[in-house]
Amino acid sequence: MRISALAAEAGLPVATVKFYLREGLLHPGAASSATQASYDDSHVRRLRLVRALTGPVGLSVQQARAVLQLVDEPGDDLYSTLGRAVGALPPAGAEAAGDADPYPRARAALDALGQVYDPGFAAVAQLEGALAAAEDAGMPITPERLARYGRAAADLASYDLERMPREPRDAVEYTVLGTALYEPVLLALRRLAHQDAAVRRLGRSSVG
Amino acid sequence: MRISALAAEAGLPVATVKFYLREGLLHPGAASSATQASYDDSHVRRLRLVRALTGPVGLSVQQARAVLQLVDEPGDDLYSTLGRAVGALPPAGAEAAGDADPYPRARAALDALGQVYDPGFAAVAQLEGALAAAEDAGMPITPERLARYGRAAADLASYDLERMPREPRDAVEYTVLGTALYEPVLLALRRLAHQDAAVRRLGRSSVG
DNA sequence: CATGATTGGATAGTGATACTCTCCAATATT
DNA sequence: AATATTGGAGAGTATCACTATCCAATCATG
Repeated sequence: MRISALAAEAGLPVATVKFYLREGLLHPGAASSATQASYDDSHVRRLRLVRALTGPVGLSVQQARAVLQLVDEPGDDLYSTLGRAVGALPPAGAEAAGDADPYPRARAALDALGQVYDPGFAAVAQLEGALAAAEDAGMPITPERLARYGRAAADLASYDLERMPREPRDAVEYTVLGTALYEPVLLALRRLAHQDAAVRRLGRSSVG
Repeated sequence: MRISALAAEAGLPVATVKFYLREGLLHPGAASSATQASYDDSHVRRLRLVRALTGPVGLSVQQARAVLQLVDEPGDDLYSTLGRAVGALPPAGAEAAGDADPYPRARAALDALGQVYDPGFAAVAQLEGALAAAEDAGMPITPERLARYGRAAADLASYDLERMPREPRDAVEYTVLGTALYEPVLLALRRLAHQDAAVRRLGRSSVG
């Protein structure tokens, strides 16, 4: 399969496929001569994955590369690989400013939820940023709501964890892609559930 | 309060404040002369809100403007205003291609969850796109997982709905900002819950 | 084997986005 | 009166994700 066939298969312009090759998102084909390389199914699958990550998931090319690298070569330390993998996903967390208690809101939240607080984990910074943003916007999250959201998140996490593959390589792929790909699903479901609840509660006619 | 004081208060360059004025994200100050206008607390609050939306929430200036307009002047049809408001938030949904069953995955998912299916609602397209992306990437969502996620989303929605203000204007603000600002919180909590569950299940030492 | 198409590779260009800078004459401040 | 600041408009900048153009080296075809 030459590059034009690959591009056609993936529904992308050849120029874009070349771009992904250059950017290291797609592994090179097997070079058969100075001006020829052959591509296979693995390239088609990879392109689909790249499009999924850069499209609906909303990763930048840089972020997608970081994620794919971790999936391709997970370290032998599963915990830190998972941490780095999730850290590679947006949104970026707030920078830790001072050294003393850099993430006060996140720490308080996790304490209240009875969860481990590890300031080195990227999602802590994300949580801090999200809580601060809600405060700044004048809609702080009440402890009660936080508890509710936290419980829901823990339920889902426990479900997901039970289904995590044993093999480290597969575990990283499962976690990274599961995080990246299922988050938009969860958000869409939450929005639709709001919609559904609104219809049921208010009645379509009474508000429309 | 002149523009430089406002900028200082919000921690932004004057040029950026001018930019937001030009873009219609910030309402003009009260003009006291040809080259002077005075700004007040409402401008400070608005700037905070703008930064929250364009920062952690990740909206573009265009999207933020759309959201703010809806908050500022909600229509008299609450249902459709809420629909439009949520539609103004990213991610953008997939375009409805054919006319027959444009969102098959989303329809099936909502049927399975026993929820209303309204193809006009933006989140349906988002769900379709998210489900398709997961499939494309080779990690389709199982019906079981979908049910689990859907139940969690419904729980949260029901909680949120119970707390929705009665007054339409406040309801729109609550819903739009709640959607935009609380989503990042939920995602961060889910990631942290994964982390926490991993530590508890695997034990930090056994994987690190 | 001649000839036109395609390839990998490199460089440059494009359009969108979110600021950021510069300028200006008209005030404000001192 | 001298200096600083303002609102407003226009242009400039940096980044991003492609997209287009070139080129010499093959390939495919008659």
